[in-house]
Amino acid sequence: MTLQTQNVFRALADPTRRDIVQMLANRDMTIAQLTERFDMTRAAVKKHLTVLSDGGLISVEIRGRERVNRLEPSGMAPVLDWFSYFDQFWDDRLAHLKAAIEGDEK
Amino acid sequence: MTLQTQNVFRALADPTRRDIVQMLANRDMTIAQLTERFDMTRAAVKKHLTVLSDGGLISVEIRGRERVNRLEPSGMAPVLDWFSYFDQFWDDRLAHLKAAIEGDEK
DNA sequence: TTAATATGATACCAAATGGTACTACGTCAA
DNA sequence: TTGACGTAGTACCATTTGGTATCATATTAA
Repeated sequence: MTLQTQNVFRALADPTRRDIVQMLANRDMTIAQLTERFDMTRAAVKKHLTVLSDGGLISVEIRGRERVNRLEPSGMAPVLDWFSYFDQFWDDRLAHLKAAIEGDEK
Repeated sequence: MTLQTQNVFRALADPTRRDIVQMLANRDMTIAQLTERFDMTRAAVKKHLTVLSDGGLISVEIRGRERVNRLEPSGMAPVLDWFSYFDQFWDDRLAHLKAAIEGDEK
């Protein structure tokens, strides 16, 4: 397992961070704008953004004194890759079910 | 966000638990069998199994004095549902996984 | 220049987390 | 019946985590 995979799973484990990800899916936002939406201090939001950045889920564009946070959906790839491990498992289960049904028809 | 969604994300946030999930994808296993594969005590593995159970990712079949842990792939549905929010950002990889897992539900 | 704005960074705290050790209890086999 | 086996449960510990408060720095506007 790569460190990056762990960082992404960890980043998505917190409900506040998942909310941030969904908000950034709609539009880029600064820390101050994000903080308006939550009942916590800007420092707390900043910490969450750091974890999301470590997970490669967001990037930051410096615009004057503002830092615009942008979603990087490609950062979610490690999670989807991990889930793809179960493709064969699910296919096998479905194949067994199919075989059982067909065997029952005879 | 549902409590169940949080429980699944939390369950998958730990690398040991993700390893357990992958092992159980290959075959059902008891706690003792799982513990052989890790460098930690049975009590620690048991705690991880409790978290996985809370997330609906495994079920337990009592067989005599043994407890056989079985993967419940349908428990991953909340995660795939959450990811489907980002359809606009990526291709149909997710749709494929989601169709497979939902087909596995009873 | 000066003051307000937007953010970064650090120290600190309570609670959650991942782990161990130890004990207890039901089940199987001799 | 007795003892080994497989597991559950609890107390306890160190570290991580999510949060606040506070101060520092850079940029914009008057």
